[in-house]
This record gives sequence, C-alpha cells and structure tokens, in this order.
Amino acid sequence: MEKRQKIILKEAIANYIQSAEPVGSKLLVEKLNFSVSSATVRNELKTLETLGFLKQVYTSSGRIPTDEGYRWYVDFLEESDTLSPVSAVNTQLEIIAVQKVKTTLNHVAKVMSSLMDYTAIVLTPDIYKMALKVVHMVLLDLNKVLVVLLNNLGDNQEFVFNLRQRMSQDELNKVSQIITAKMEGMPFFESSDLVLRHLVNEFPNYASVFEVLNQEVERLSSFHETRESINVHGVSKMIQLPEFKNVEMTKNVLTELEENRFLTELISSHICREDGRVVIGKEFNNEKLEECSLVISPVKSRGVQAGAIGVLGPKRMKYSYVIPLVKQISDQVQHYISDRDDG
Amino acid sequence: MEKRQKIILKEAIANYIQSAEPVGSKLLVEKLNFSVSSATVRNELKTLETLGFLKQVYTSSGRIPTDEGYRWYVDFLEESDTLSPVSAVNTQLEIIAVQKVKTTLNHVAKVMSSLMDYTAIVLTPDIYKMALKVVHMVLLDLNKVLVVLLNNLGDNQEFVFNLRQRMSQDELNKVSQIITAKMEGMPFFESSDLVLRHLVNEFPNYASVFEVLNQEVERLSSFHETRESINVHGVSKMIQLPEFKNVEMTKNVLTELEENRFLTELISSHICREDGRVVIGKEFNNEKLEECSLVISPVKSRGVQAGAIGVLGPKRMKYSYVIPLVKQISDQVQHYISDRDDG
DNA sequence: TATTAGCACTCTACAACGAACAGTGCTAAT
DNA sequence: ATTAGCACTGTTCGTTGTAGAGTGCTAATA
Repeated sequence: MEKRQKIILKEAIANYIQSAEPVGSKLLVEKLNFSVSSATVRNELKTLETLGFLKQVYTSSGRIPTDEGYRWYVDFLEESDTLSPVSAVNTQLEIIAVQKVKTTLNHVAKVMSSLMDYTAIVLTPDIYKMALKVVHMVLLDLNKVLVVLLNNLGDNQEFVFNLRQRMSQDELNKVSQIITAKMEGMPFFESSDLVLRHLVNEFPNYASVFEVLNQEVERLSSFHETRESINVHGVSKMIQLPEFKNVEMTKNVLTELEENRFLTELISSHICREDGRVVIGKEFNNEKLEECSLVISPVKSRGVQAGAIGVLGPKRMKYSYVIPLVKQISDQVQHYISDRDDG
Repeated sequence: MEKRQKIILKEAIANYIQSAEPVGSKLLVEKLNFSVSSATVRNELKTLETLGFLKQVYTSSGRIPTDEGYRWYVDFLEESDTLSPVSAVNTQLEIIAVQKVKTTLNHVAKVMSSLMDYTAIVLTPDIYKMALKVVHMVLLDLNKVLVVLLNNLGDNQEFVFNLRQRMSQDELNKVSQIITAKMEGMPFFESSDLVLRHLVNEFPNYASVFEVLNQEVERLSSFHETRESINVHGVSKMIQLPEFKNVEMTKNVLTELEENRFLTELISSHICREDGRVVIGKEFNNEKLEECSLVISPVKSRGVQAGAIGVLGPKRMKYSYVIPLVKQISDQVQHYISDRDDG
C-alpha cells in the first residue's frame, strides 16, 4: 500500500468516525489539502475498496470502512506513537485505595463512562477462582458468624452464616486456623466442599461447624453467575448515537450487555493474551454485536488477573481517544489496587 | 358510571394492555358476548371518552386508555379481590437467607424480571441512614483491620482500613466496645465524624485509630451516591415491546433508569405511604417517564424500611399480573429477611 | 504514465399522492 | 333504548417522481 493511500484511508476512516456519514472523494480533497483532484482520490478509493478496507453502502455512495478497514486503522494507531493525549483524567479518578477491588472497578467504570458516549464495562474478578490466603471467623451475635476470606489479590470477601450450636470466639479461631492450614493457596469456593467434608471426619469436635459452613458455601455458590458477571455504565448515552437508531440492533446489544454470558467469556479469554485488545465487528463472532467494537484492558493485582475494564461502542468508535484512555485508566487502577496493601 | 360502562371500560383497557392496538366497538362486542350491537358500544365508548377514561389516537380511530383510565383500572383491580393468582413463583425464589439484604434484593429482582417483559427495579437500603447496633473490628493482617457494622436491619456492612501503628486484637476489641457504646442506635456513617473526633480527645491512647478510622469513613462517604442507587434488571426484554419502537422515548427511559436520581427519590417518597403503590404516566411528573408505569412495594425488616422492589414498564402494563406479583414477592422477601436472624 | 475534467449513470432520500381500510358519528327506523 | 345503514375522517402503506450526491468511465492533458 502506497503512502498516499494510507493517508487517504486514515482520513476517510477518521472522518467517518466523526460524522457517521459515508465519505466521498470531494470531501477528502477538501480535508486533506492535497494537490490532487477528486478524480484521483476516487481512483485511490476504488483501489482501497478492492483491497477490502472500504466499502460502499450502495452503488455510487460514499465509502465507509469495512471491519478490516477499522482493524487496519486501529493497528495503525497502536503502531504510531502519535496517540492523542488523555489529559486531566486523574482528577476525576480519586480512587479510594481501601475500597474493595470490585467496588473500585465499578467506580472507575462510572467515571470512564462520563468521559465519552460509549458504554463502560467492568469485568470483576471471579472470586470463586481466587486463591485463599487466610480465613477469619468472627462471632457477631450469639449464633451469627462472619467469615472473612482474604485472597491472593489482597482483597477479601465476607459472608455470614448461622451456627447450629453455640461456639466461643476461641473455638472459631481454631476452626479458622484449621481451614487456613488446609486450604491456603486453593480456590476456596471451588475446593471447600471436598476439604470441609474431610475436616468433618478429621475434627469430630467441630463437625457441626464444618457441616453448616459447607452447606452455606454451597448455597452461596448458586449465586456464582451473579458474582462473576460484568457491570455496565453509560448505556443511555451510547444508544443516542446514530447507529442505534435501528431498534433491532439496539435490542441485540442491550440483550448481550444484560445477559452478559457471552461478553464475560469473551473478555476473559481476550485479556489473557497481550495482543488483540480491540475487538471489531465480526471479530466478535456474534451477530448481535457485529456493529460494535470493544476496547478492553486487564487489571492485575500482585501479578494476578483481578478483572478488566473496557469500552463497548459502535464500530465507528473514537479509537484514538478510547484506546489510550482505557490503557491509562487500567494502569492507574492497577497502581491504586496494588498500593493499598502497603499503605 | 353504569355497570355496562364499567364492563366495557375494563374490557377495553384489558384488551389494549394485551394487544397494544386501539380497540374499536366491533372488537368489544365480540369479546364481551353482549347482546348489544356495536353501535350501542360506540355510544358508550363516547360517553367514556367524555368522562376522560379513554381517548382516540386520531379522529375515528379505536380507543386507548388515558392515564385516568389506567388509574381507574388499577384502583378497580385493587378493590376487587379477583386478582389473578400468581402461582409457582416460590420455587424460583429459593432465597438464601444468610445473604446480605442488598444481594438478596438484587437476586429477587433478577428472578422477578424473568417472569415478565418489564424492568425490575430494586431500591437497596441506604446504609448511611441505618442505625448501628454493634461494631466489630478484626485484625486481618499486620496492619489491616476489618470493620464490621451490624445494623438495625440485622444486616451488616464491612470495610477494611490500614492502621498507622501496630495494634493487638485485644486493643481493637476495646476500641470496638468504645465505639459501640457511643454510637449504638445512631446512623454510623452520618454521625461518625462528630463522634470519632470526640473520641480522639477522650481516649488519647487510641487517638491514632480513631483518626484513621474517621478518615476512611469520610473517604467511603464519597461513594454514597453509588451505594444508595437503584438497580435494574431486564431492560432488554422491555425495550422489545412496541411502545419502545420510539427511540427518543427509549432513550429517555433508559436515561432515567441509569441516572436514577429521580427514580430513587420517587420510590423513597412513595413507599413511605401505604397508598399509591402504582404510579401511572403523568403521575411521575416527569416527561421522560410519561409513557411508563411503576408498581412498587416496600420491603421491611424488623419494622424498618429495608428497601423496595418494583417493576417499571409501559403504561400498558399487565397490572393484574404485576401488582399481585410484586406484592407477593416483596412479602416473601420480607419474610426471608426477617427470618434469617433467628435461624 | 499519472492526473484530470466532464459527463452519463446509479442509487438514495424524501415528499407527495392515492387507494384501501378501519372505525367513527349521526340519523332514521324499530 | 337500541339498532342498521351510510357518509365521513384520518391512518397506513405502497407507488411514483424528483433532487442530489457521488461514482465510474473516457478522452484529453502534462
């Protein structure tokens, strides 16, 4: 591809992203102050169309980018270092360091969605997969016990259950120690059934606690899908964009955002690899999201995947703004989350 | 209003609710197996129109209900005991009693939204307003402290903060006792600033803890709006209804659902009074929601307002199904939530 | 050989028009 | 009080026509 073609393609896509209107040769010669006529540009556009980067909505309409065109544009952006600066986001990001990871991520997503017209997405960590560091059990009431699970993210989950028989805090401490010793480094919610059953036999004194605890954990596990799900912010702004005039499409996208099984898995799988942080149109392999693009960035804590934040918008997304924004914010969140263990 | 008029009005509204099409005299004589002609029904319809219960979309179209018509219909439904039975909901509502109130309410809303094509709304309790029952502080790590606040709902909130200096669990217990003694019955998050400042002077030994704690509580308070907000489930199904063909209107409703300041206040104010659990169209006093109706029911725990669940849908809502459903579910949730203290 | 001007051509968007139709209001008869 | 009949009204939907944007091609030009 020649240099002039690249310039034209870039300008064409950038223009379409801004206007949502098919771009024609005339407009392009105006925008680029080229010393060529519209006819020349037309020829180049035709070449770019045969190359598969642009397409016409109908015979002799202006051109709009194909998915491949967007892909080229995005890769081009990432290559060049001339990313538009994302300034003064920090002031809005006064993240409360002691907040839990989940809350923090959601807060950040809310802030992020306020910075643009797209939907911010957070994938909160799957707590059922996180490795246990230590268990604390606290007697709250006569028979009410608070279980605190510290995990390898430096984060913690809690839940409450009711004892069948009275126990002292000392006894609970012992039980906590036993569980911690057995399960450190293991995913608590996933392994607890096996381990707790075993402990019932091993420590008949505390059999009752282990049994009840196991019961409650099992019950909690039925909430699994709830806890693993993604959260979204800023849908209302997004659906005001012209591409969402089409009700059918809007419906499709909202359905995926709400059911979120597909997106959850997609994000989970995508953030593992370093490349491909942008998903465009057909790359979703999902008809309902074919008109959308997704920019996603993982958030790690202590080297462990702690979730992800991202942006879902129309394919005609302001990539040059969103990509660095998401990157910067995720870096910052990561920084904050990691910090909170020392402070 | 005569008996026949009532029957016609009820049937007309019920029909419109089902079909979303203006109902004409011909259809009504078919539906009701009256021994009268369509002309007679037409006359009655005209009367009902002058009474303000029905209106025409245009000259000589069929009739659709006015807001007043819906209001009459709803009040009529509540009066008569012939509410359609809501069956077999229980099986879907295996509420985990030990879950926190907030999680429970959200879970229930999710289930509820699966039972219909409208949006389920939960108003979770404003934890900043809840009265404190007892404070527990647990040393998690060397300098990490978990604070557990039990409140008057039988529910609890937790947060973690970092100590500036090392403290033993015994010391923390003492601090917890001091705070509990001072603040029992008070809204913790609202009053803590004043009280903690005072405690800094009163117990110079622990001044540092009180100071740090106060700092953290203050920080947490900036999340206030986040915590008070409503949650919604099932938007995607709702926007597939014919009334949401209009993009402008869909946008408006989604905006209100997302910004949710208005709805939060509306629900808060409405659930205080025993009457008026149904809000119809203009009764919202909000243009954006003029095409919607809301059925809402409070959820109490220990006699204290613990939140609310409700349903937002088009004015053409299946009131005869939704009203008893919401009522039944909220009763049940209330039951579960209250139970969990004894079990 | 690369570029350009010019022109015919294609397709859309949009408004205007008309027919089909559903449902009414009115009147006169029962 | 009810009804049959009919004229009337306004919607909906498909058609048609026009204006306009933008292209592709060709022949001329540097």
